[in-house]
Parts: sequence; C-alpha cells; structure tokens
Amino acid sequence: MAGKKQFDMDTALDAAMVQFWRSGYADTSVDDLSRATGLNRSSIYSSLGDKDTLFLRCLDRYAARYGEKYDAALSCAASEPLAAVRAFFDVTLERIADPELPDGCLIAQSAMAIPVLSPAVAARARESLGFQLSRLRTALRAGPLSDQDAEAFAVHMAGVNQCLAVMSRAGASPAQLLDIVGVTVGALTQALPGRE
Amino acid sequence: MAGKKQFDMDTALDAAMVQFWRSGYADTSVDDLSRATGLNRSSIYSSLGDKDTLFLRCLDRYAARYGEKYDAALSCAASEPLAAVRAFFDVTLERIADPELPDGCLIAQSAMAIPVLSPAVAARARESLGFQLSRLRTALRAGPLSDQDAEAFAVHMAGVNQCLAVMSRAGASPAQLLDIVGVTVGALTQALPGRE
DNA sequence: CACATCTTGAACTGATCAGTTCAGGATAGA
DNA sequence: TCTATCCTGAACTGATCAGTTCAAGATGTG
Repeated sequence: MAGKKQFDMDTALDAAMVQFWRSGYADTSVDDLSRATGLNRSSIYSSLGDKDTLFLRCLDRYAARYGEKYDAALSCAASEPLAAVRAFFDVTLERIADPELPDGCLIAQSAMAIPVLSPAVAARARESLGFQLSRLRTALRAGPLSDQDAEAFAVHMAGVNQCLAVMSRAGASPAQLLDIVGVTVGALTQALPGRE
Repeated sequence: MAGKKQFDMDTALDAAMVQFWRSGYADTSVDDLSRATGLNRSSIYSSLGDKDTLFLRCLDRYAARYGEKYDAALSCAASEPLAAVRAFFDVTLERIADPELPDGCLIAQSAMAIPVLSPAVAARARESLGFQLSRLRTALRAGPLSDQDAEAFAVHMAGVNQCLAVMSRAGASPAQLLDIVGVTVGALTQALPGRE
C-alpha cells in the first residue's frame, strides 16, 4: 500500500476538519485524526503538519467553504435584504440539519476556546469571526437600513448565527432554531422602511 | 498549617468554578484547580471530589447563583415585560463586564462541549440550559404575548444570551454586545400590543 | 503533655498526549 | 529487473494527565 500513489488530500482534510468540528481542538488527539483520515500517524505529520498547523488549515477550509455560501446568500442584500437574511440563516440551518455533519460550528467552537488556544490559532478564530461580521455589515449597508441599524443588525446576526451552534450542540430542535431566527427576521422586517 | 482549621469551602468552590469557567472542562487539570483554590491536590480529592464531581458542583453553583439573578430580573415580567427583558440581559452584560470574572458563560461553554463530555456532565449542562428556557418561557407567558410569540421569544432570548458568551470570548466590545441585545429588545417592543 | 484530627507534600501508577524516527514494504517508471 | 519514491507500522521520548496513597507535620482539645 505505498509507492507512487497518494491519498486524496481533500478527503483527508475534510475528515480532519469534521473531527475537529465534532470534538474541538482540545479533545481531538493526533490518533483521532489518524483514525478519522485513515492516514498513518507519520503521514499526518509529513503531509498535513503538526496539530496546530493542521487545525489552522481546517479552520481556513471551513471558513472558505461556508464563507462562500454565506456570500452567495447575501448577494441579493441590496435589492432584497429580507430574502438575503433568510438565505444567510438557511446556510447555517441546513448545515446543522445535515446528518453527515457535526452539530455546531467550528468557528463558534474555536471562538469559545480562544482563552486557551495558542495565540496563532486564537488570532485566526477571531479573524474568521471578523470576516463574518464584515460580510454582514457590507451586505446590510447596501440596503435601505441606516448605517446605525445596519451595524446593529450585522452584529446581532453574527451573534444569533453563533448561538445556533451552541443551541444545536445542546440538542435544540429544528423548530426551536427556526424560532430563534424568526425573531431576528421579524425585527428586520419591522426595521425595513416602506412596509407599513 | 494544619490541625483543626479548615479552608473556606465557599471560597474554594468559587475559585474552582472560575477556573473551569475560564478554561473549560478539558483544559482544566486537577493541578490547575489546586493552584486556583490554594488547596493541596490531596485535599481536593478528599474534600471536593474528583474532577467530574467537582465540575458538577461548580456547574450547579454557577446555575444557582446566576439563576437567582435571572429570576429576580424577570420577576416583573407580567406587568413590565420590556423592563424584565432588559433586566434579564443586564444580568449577563454586567457579568461579562466584571473584570474579576472570566468572559463567556460556564453553561454555554459546557453546552458547546456536550458531545465530548461525560454523560452525567452533559446531562447537567442540558438541564441548566433547559431551566433557563423554562424561566424565560414562564416569564413571557405571564405577559401580554401570545403563547406562540412567548415561546419564540423565550427560545430566541435563551439563544441570544448564549451568543453573548461566544462573542465576549472572541473579544466583542460592550457596545457590540449592546447592539446584539438591542435588536432583540426592539423586536419585543414591536411585538408587545398597545404601543402603536 | 498527650492525643485525635486535619492538612501537606511528595511519590507513584497507569494511561494518554504530541512529536520524531526508521527499517522495511509496496509501487511506478527506467 | 533495477531503482527511486513514497507510505506504513511500530517503537520511542519526554511530558502531562487523573487518581491514590502515606508518612510527617501542624494544630486544637483534653
């Protein structure tokens, strides 16, 4: 089982990402990663780097993959802010509903652990959360909301999006997650002008 | 330094609670707890129990202490729902603003770790979150909201309260946390009848 | 003083952790 | 067939972990 052939890097990274996502940084050992990826322990170190490096790659991978989806969902924010916001939360709700994927959110999990993460990893987690916030800010500012309202809704939505991770990990039902989002969507509906 | 005198159990439990709160279950070792409480390693096992037992005591302590405050904040919910909701979030915001205490929330942190916690601890974390939800449900149902709206706001508020923990751990500013809460309070203002 | 009680520090067990090393097996191209 | 390349399993290091045990010291009470 060796020679010139190689394992599939994308598959391996996905498996590592899911493992970190499910168990978090502290509760994932390199042996866990070996089992999850099917790669030998030595191969992990030679091909994917040490635990910190690999975690960073997984965090980036996660941020890129779902960042794209969030961007796509928010692309119509200027003309259809309400639809964009619904689509934004749908990205998260669908991810949580996917039985193939762990509950929660790798970024939320990492954010929660920031005080005990290495400085490099902590910085990356903050950065990912910051990107999410700018994404929302840009989208909402493009719509009819005042800058002040846009800012407040952006931060609020970033927060609500994180709380879906916490609540899903605690076993909240899809209906409950919908209720959480529903109040925010309702607030936005009221805040948008021209709908009296 | 021994004999008949004893350490102060309340002080020790508080110190252990803060340690778990700051670093989480996985990243807190018994040596950390020993340093934090000032108690000898042997004394921890003989007086406070093993790590799991001690964590449960800390979780209960945390839930009881802040549960009382949340109850007090919500006590006027029937007559003054808006003020009650503001007071509810103020409990969390003031706790986060306290420089003596860690950021975040022990229950939110535990909820996030549920998939990797021991069954007993996971159950207690779910239970604490459940208590919070019932607290909110009971308070909001006592007001003028429809049962459906009360349920949705209760779940939403429980979620937003959790997200304050995530965001504060990630370094969000007090103003941002206020923005998060502000949208929810605004939504409730709109939902309450008799304010057109 | 003598005793009972409590705390302490230190050592120890067995397990797990991250990270490294390396001999040998498997493969592909020459 | 020969050779370069890559992967594998396994062992190993040094550190840390939870949990236990115990002799020695310190104190208050009689």
